[in-house]
Amino acid sequence: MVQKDAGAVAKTRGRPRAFNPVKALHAMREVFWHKGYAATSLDDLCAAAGMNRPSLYNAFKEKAEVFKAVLDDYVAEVKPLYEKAFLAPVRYKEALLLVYETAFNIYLVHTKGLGCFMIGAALTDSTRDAGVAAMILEQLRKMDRGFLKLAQAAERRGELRAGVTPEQAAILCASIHNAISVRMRAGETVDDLRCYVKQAINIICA
Amino acid sequence: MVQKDAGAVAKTRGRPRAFNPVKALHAMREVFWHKGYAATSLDDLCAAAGMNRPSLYNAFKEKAEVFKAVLDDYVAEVKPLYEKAFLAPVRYKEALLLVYETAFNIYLVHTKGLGCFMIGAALTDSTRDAGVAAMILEQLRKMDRGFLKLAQAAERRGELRAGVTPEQAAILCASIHNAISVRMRAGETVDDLRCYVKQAINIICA
DNA sequence: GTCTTTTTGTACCATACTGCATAAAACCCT
DNA sequence: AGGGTTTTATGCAGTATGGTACAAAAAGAC
Repeated sequence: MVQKDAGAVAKTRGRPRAFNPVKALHAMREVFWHKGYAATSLDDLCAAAGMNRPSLYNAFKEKAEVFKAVLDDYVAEVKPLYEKAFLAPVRYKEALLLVYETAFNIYLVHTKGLGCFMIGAALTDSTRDAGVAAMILEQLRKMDRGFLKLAQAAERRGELRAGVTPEQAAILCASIHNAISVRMRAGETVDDLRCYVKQAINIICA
Repeated sequence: MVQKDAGAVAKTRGRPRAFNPVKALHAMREVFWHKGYAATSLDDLCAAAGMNRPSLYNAFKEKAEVFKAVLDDYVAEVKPLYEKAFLAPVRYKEALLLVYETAFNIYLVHTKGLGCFMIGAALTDSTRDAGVAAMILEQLRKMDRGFLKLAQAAERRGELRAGVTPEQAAILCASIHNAISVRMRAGETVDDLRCYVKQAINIICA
């Protein structure tokens, strides 16, 4: 173990990789995001990642593995963004706006609204890959929990509409979050969706 | 114009079709629903419809046309079911439950929850087919209007929670409807979603 | 310098897919 | 019965796709 820069890659034995693993994952993510899992070919992925098929098979094993790696990468990137919004020291209403604005920012890929990566690219094909379905459900649940914690904190501060439980508020917030993905991918504009979100928020916190 | 049974097909000139157009559309719908647009091949469709490729090319023109025919057929079948629920002479709460129960029934295909056909099979690929995207948006809007009318009627009868406008209520209802599709396809059980729906409804009408 | 390890690039194979050509079949009309 | 019309069935050609074999290349280890 030679001492090196902390950030440096551990010295490997063979020929060094010609491609940048991080950039490759990002490039492949965009292809999947635009075309969906099934419509994306390995050639598409290779072209986007700037590597040839054997390298792709060496780094991953098969298409499904590539996709899971991309999905993991997406989750890892998006998670802290949502967490930041969820933990912002602002009132409930503003926090919710912040969460949805975070979603809008994530869902806009090169000025094109594609919705959540999982819902847009993987949901359809989740019927045939139990692993992917499980990943989607897990992330949905995580968002649900985030919205629930937010609502519970709001309740403690008396910011919830009278007679509304945190559980109910959280379910609505999560539903809106899902609906945004669907509608954005179907072509609804961000401006329209912003109005949509504001209306919805007003029903939760008066 | 020879007088015949009212329901009979108009007498055509050549060899009669061996396949039942209605059954074929339904069978192909299921394939699309399970596998999604992109992952469904023409052979899959032929096998399901019980016809061979030239017949399929004769009846439709290409895969996209088949899909649009299937989508039209789906909409035509589903529309009256939702309308019936929307126009049922019951209280707001029960009407909403009825609408969502209608959705559950539609979305359960052979005991497997696949969500809305459009969201499950077409949404992903709507990025590359403007026609499909337009059809999805149109149907979303129709559901939105249905929920809005329902909420307006509820307001007139004083069944809306105080301080909630019909527009706000309608947006939440539509979001829940979208969320159900997403979650069902991701693997959530109908029982869980029923709880989800009940909780959500309670926030709209106290 | 030589050996070992890992990646790269070219080429390849088997399969699946789209789309069509062609001939036989089934029906109506006269 | 014969001609006209439309559908069916078989089969084929060109291409795309998923996946792999193999030799050359680039690095570290000794």
